[in-house]
Amino acid sequence: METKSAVKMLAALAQDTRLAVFRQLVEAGPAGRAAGELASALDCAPATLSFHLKELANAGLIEGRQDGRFVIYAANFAAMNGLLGYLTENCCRASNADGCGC
Amino acid sequence: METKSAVKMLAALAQDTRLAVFRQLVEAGPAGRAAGELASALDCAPATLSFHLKELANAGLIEGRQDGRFVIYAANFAAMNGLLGYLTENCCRASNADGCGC
DNA sequence: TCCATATTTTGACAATCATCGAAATATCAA
DNA sequence: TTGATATTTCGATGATTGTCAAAATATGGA
Repeated sequence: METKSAVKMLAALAQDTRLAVFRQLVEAGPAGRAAGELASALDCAPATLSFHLKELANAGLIEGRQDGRFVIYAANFAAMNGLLGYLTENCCRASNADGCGC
Repeated sequence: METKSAVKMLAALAQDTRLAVFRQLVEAGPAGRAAGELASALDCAPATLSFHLKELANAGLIEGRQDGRFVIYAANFAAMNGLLGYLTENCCRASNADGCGC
């Protein structure tokens, strides 16, 4: 993963509501959850949630699919693993030499 | 780690210059690097860099120590591991059931 | 002490972000 | 087709962020 993508993903996760959304979607697994469900679960105005979903989708961390009247969003686990890999690789390297165990 | 700290750390890393600073400090290891060195290495105005260092320190990701006229900053590897742990724990759980391997 | 070097703080500014009502768009059901 | 529900886009607004020159602070050396 390139640094540019990593920054984008970090920025997407660096916000209370968006991190909460992502956690909900991780919890939901591949089945995902509808935008409206997320909005009420997180007590967030639909327009606001839509903004955050767009941000997460734009970073590649989630994906939406139309399902009838609903739009179901699901976490992109591969992308998240990519981010964890980037952080472990680039932001944790020296620590191995010091036994931090990461 | 609490979500609040995680968001703070993510926000600290979600910026080009700050991520670059942190990577430099990971590279430097426990010995760390002086603020001025970082500023010239990253081609960043001292005042701007100071702002970013403060942000990273405030998130707990780095620590500064006075060394004569210099201030040496070093990465806080434990904090970074904490963040990785949080992300793995809270943002990657369901993926295990699907064999993503994280 | 006085000067030079290193860093931080202050203050100002443009740019980006988060929020949400209202309007627009999409889909289904009758 | 019409009406109801789900979601997104638009537009406006206040808040936060990133930048840096200038001034302030801190330390060491002469």
